[in-house]
Amino acid sequence: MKKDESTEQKILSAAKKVFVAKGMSGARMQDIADEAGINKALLHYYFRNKEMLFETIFLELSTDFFPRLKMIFDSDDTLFTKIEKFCTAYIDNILVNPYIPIFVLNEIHQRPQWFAEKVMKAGAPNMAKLAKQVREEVKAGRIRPIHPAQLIMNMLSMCIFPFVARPMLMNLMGMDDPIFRSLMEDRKTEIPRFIMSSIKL
Amino acid sequence: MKKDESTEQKILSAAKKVFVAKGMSGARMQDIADEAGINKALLHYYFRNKEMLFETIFLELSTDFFPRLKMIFDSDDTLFTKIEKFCTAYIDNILVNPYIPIFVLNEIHQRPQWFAEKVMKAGAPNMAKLAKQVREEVKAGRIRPIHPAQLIMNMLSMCIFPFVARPMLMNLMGMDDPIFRSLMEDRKTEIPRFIMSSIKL
DNA sequence: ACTTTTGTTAACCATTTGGTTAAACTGTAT
DNA sequence: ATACAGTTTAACCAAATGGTTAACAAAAGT
Repeated sequence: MKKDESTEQKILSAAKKVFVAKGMSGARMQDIADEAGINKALLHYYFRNKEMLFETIFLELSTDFFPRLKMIFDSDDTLFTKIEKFCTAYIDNILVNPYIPIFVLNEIHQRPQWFAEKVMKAGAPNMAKLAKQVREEVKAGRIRPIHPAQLIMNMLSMCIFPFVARPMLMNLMGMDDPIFRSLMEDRKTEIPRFIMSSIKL
Repeated sequence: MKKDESTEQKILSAAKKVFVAKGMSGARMQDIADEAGINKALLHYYFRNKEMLFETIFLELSTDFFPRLKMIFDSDDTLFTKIEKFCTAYIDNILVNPYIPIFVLNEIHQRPQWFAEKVMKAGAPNMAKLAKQVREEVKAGRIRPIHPAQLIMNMLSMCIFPFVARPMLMNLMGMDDPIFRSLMEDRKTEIPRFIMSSIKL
């Protein structure tokens, strides 16, 4: 509970923390109230119910993230530059809030329809331009033939997955927190290198 | 509800289905009973409580999966063969039950301690041999320098992540189910090619 | 045949949980 | 001072939920 924020802000911070940690179905309104240091009824005063509080948080996370993607992918940079920028920006971002991806992906999995309608249609980035860029590089013979979707999935996978699977990977390969963090720092440059090394002719 | 199975089997199938779909905290004992076509009290007759039923399912999923990994990674195959075998085997497997990864990863995230103690210590595969193999290939100059952990994470990421992020990816890149499936089929060979193309000298 | 064990159910119980209500408090304009 | 709107709380409520009980049915011993 942070003292100097407005009540609404305290609620939002608390809700974000609890939802991200326990997921929609695991989060308790009482937990959120406690975390915010307020009465439970006050939650319902600011946000009608759990669903609306959840949507607010989820939308905030999405509208925070998507524009950044958009900016990178819709720019006039070269393919390589975009890959570099995305990996650095994304990993840097996630390192500050490492549990957001698993939370978001799990909730999307829980309500794919709702996500498609309420979140996606709002401000989803358009991958078409990036895909086109890949096709052109292939056609120009500057990179080896690859389906744009495969390349994009590879990049997203390598950037995001380690955070989603963090506890499993740490156990599997015997890492502790500092090692994990250091490996993730390295990945900001390692992934672009890995990708370019794979597709460059 | 399948008619010819034993009651215990009916419960296990139903529980697996419901847990995988809704997660531990989202699953309801009543849902599982309904899905199994039995009375709710019978669940508690066979499995003392929700926690034990959950652990049974989770352990079953793990002990089903880990030995397969182990077999591949501990074999005497070359690094390249192992990569090929893993990607094919894993994707083939997951295509049959595509929602298991997000379920498993989310539950691990929810209870990392429990996972480390109860699941990992049982029959987790050992990545050391594979890592050593990578280091040797690097030293022998047959592949370009790369940290074994990074290479392994890249492979796991590219194989698993698309299933974890399936609804998001489908929305983001405008795919439908057949397209997604076909892309995943392609990945069985595309990922090994991508990796080898990246590290081969 | 009958007794004992195993399997199954309907009804019930205690707790948790999301949500409501009515009263009290706080600041501000009159 | 007082009225008033917005804010906050304690107490409460109804539904959902995990779990139990006691009675009943079906097998399995004897």
